[in-house]
Amino acid sequence: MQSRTTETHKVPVKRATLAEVAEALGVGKPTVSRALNDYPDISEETKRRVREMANKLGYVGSSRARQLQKGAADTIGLLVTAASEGLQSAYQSEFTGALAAALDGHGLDLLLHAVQDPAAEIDTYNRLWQQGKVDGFVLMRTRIRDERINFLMERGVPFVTQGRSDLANRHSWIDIDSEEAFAQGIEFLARQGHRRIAMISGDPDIFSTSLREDGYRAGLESAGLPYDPTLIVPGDFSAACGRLGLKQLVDSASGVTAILCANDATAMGAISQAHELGLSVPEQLSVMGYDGVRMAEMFSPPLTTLSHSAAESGERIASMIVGLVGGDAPANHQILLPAQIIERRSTGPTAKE
Amino acid sequence: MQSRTTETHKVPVKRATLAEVAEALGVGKPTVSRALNDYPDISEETKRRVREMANKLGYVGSSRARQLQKGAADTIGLLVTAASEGLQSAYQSEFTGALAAALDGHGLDLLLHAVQDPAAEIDTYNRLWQQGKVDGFVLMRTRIRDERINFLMERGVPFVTQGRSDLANRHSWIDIDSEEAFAQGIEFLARQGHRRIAMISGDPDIFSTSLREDGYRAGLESAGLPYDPTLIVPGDFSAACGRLGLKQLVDSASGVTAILCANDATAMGAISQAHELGLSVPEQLSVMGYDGVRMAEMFSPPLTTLSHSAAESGERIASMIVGLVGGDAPANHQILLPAQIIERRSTGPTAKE
DNA sequence: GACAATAACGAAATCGATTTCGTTTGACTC
DNA sequence: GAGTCAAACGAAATCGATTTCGTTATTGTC
Repeated sequence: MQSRTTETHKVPVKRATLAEVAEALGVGKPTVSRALNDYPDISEETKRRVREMANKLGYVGSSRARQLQKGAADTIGLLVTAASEGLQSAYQSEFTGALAAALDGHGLDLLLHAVQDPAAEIDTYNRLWQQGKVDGFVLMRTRIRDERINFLMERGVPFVTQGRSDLANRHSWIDIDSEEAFAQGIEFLARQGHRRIAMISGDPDIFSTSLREDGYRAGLESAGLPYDPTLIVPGDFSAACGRLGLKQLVDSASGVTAILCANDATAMGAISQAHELGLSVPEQLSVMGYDGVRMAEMFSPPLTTLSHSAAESGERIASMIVGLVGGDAPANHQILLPAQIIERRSTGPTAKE
Repeated sequence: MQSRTTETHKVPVKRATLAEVAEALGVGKPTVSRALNDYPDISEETKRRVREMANKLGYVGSSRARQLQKGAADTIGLLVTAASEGLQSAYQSEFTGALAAALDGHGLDLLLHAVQDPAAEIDTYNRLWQQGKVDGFVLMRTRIRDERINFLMERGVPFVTQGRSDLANRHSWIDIDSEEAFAQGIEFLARQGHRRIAMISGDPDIFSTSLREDGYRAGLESAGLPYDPTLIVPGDFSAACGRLGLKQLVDSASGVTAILCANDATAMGAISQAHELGLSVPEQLSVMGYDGVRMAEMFSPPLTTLSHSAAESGERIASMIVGLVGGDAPANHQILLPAQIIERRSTGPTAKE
């Protein structure tokens, strides 16, 4: 049984090494290294010759060797939990793509790791760091009393969280001002005449969930509407919860005419369920999402949502992590970005019966 | 201006090295290395002691050093093109998550890179390989005359494509039998009484697009329906093209009652547009997708689709790439997986007028 | 013209784990 | 008891780039 490389398959081209470039030029290795890295103590003429030869030989330095010597991996780690089935959430995947693109701009690569067993999560952070495969991490979906944050802070590992935490004043983060956004969302709905506005909330373990709920309450207050705790139904950011939540609200005959959802996926689930129950959106029920994922625009009806840019978040985070790895103090890198309402067609005044 | 690590931020804990473990134990470095790697020429007793001490010191070998010595990075590269805005496509992100999870099972990490400038794509493959940051690649969305494939094959770089190519017999790939799937999709629609069935196709540069169109034609034929070339409208797998495509079909008064889309995103776009034009789905128009992304279930109406498992593809690919990196011949790893119809509510017999 | 300063470059050490090639120790054979 | 053999372990080389610390020319100064 033949299972080795076949003839038709060319032998791997040997990668050129620095020593080979040096020898071909009749100079020392340090000269080549310094020339390529543009050190000042190498003459322009030599630099030119070195670059030429390196080019000719197709030399691309081994990052392994460089990493070993310099102690940097030029790679940032991002762990996603398989519990949410990897990159399930549209926002998460948009953000991930944006982050990868932004990191590239800084010469960094992104190491993506799917955590299967939640119990092994910390171990994975530890391993990737100890092994030296990454220089730092980006954490998505910060949780209440997030042990990852404690763990990384204790070890002085550079990291940026997407979302604040209990310890927000002591680490780097970027976040959307979801509190303000949700308040505005409610005011927006109130201006359209809605008086009974519900919220299908997110995973209670996620730090941002409570901020969104705070915003919901603040919005009610500034709109002069009473707060009814039964109008907040719990969820977990999934579309499935949107369906469940909506059904629950309808079944309880709460008189709700508008729903603000913790995110777009939940909103889409809610609308889908509404349709199934024979409710038309927005004539009988307005639904608003949060995140502004691309898919929201293509939904039926196109989703009104509190939008923020994954691309901008990605870029900001990339800059932040670069700074941190370079030695900046975490507290110097904290950014709060606004969201804005994008009005589409899933919201509107309730049609008169 | 203070921008260095502050006092409140603990000094990085030094990572333990193999030499330290060896010294703590009063044995040589090779002994520790071999003990940890379970070589037979180390006594059980010594192995136990070494493991104990390694554990106690929190030793996790530096993968940088190991990589340099062993020549393997234990990392697989995946490049996504920013043209499609990173992980825009729901299927791509599901697949990516699944792949990351599956690779983890084999002790491999996933390096995700967003390609900004298409012209720099090959350079990036080259760099990652030459630098030794990855042991191989997974290619998504294979294109017609895909230069990436030529490039990698010439250099003997291990890679697996998701989707066949012109050179399919010479490299490793996994693919869904989309030709068969589309044929079945058409037959399914025909059985529901549809006679004028259109297709909103995918990006013509993508290899699989023509297979899907072949399947469309084959389906028509076996259903005894005539083939009308004007009923295939071009697209690019995006939801936006679904909208455009549908508008075009409706405007041309083609008499179409059902549409099979190149993928789910396109189908969702098409449905969204249909609703905007006042067409109800499926009463006036049936729409079917392909891929079976999770979101399809939550769409309104829930999407009938030709589904296949991203998780299975991910796992199969992970095994394949492990084999290839281990020296298997590419031709020994080629897998064709079936798709299956998931009937939901975006399709049905056309309602009588 | 002697001496200091600068520019330009190289030999060797370094990063940390693995591998090669011995060496030592003890058991076993005859 | 000499000789053989295997088991168990270590010293040193290795992977490839970077860095440290010189060393050699060259220029400039008085």
